[in-house]
Amino acid sequence: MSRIEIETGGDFAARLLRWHAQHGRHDLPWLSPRSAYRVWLSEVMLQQTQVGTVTPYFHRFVERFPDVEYLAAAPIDDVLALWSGLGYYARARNLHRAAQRIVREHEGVFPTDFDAVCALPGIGRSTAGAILAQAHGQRHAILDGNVKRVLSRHSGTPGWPGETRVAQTLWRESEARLPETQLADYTQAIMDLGATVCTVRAPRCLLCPVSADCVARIEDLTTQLPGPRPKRVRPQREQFLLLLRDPKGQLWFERRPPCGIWGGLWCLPTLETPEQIADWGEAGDEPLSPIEHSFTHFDLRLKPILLRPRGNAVQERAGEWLTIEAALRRGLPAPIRSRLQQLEDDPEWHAPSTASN
DNA sequence: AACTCGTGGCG
DNA sequence: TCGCCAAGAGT
Repeated sequence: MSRIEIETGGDFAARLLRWHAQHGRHDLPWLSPRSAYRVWLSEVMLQQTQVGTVTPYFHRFVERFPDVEYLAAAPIDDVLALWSGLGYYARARNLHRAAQRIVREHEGVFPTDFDAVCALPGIGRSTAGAILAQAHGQRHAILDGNVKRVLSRHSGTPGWPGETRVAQTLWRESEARLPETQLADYTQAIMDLGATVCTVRAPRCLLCPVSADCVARIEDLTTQLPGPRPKRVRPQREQFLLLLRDPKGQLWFERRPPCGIWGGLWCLPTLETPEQIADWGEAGDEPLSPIEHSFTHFDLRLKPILLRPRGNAVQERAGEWLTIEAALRRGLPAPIRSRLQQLEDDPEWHAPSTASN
């Protein structure tokens, strides 16, 4: 054991485990009761998403789909409805597909073999390691955002972790730091440290159990590590959003194609150009304020158009007339849900004499 | 390898 | 306000 390990009271993993016992988060809902299914679901929901956001979704989801069999048997629409608002909807579609494969190929039991877990849709190397470590105590490294931050700082690894070469270095580091036992607690410990102490901004190094040999702290580099993502200009896009209203006050909804943005969700029809509007119907006068929505890689301005549909507007199109109330129970994109809720709460919307003529 | 895929919180 | 980014995976 090197001198620094003696001075800091044990190796990296031991210090982390000791810290976790006292200061870790022990109230995460997916860890009690603990099952591979619940850990799997939580890990997928937590991809690129923070604990506070996930928690209410997790509770609703496991209540409705208590195990793999329920999930596999459910219509994808029900799954997406409970995912609505969480984003990255491919996660929900992959989760559903994986559940069906687990029922078909693994007798409904979540696999315990690392390669079999990795082969499931929506589960990569890091998520597979996290699930098997958390659920079964298997010895696998993980490399999520927290671990990237902790280890790039602690080891002083420069560069953006999104770069393959940097990620490789951090994977090696992650594996080298693994303890021989207590993998479930260790995995939770390093994520908790990243989430509560080794934070993106203003890390609390005074509370950190591995600060003694942390290169970033010693060399005052915590604000520079991990290296930032390269900047890119965000394109601005504009589309028209059709509020096609029938005499009963229902709106026309269509399911979005499985690939692309908001894949598989229900949505109002969107158009790229105004020329196409006439194909659908006659636009009303009253302007609806645009919906500004920004994604990670582009900004979208949706310009809502209230329409009285032509007789054949919807002929040979797949979709449904829905009341706003019914639509709000479907899987909808967050900004669409928000606007529909607004309309539903607006008395003007329910007074067709003034709103539709 | 670079790009796609959501949303919300933070300073 | 606005840019940054979070328990990543698929292609």
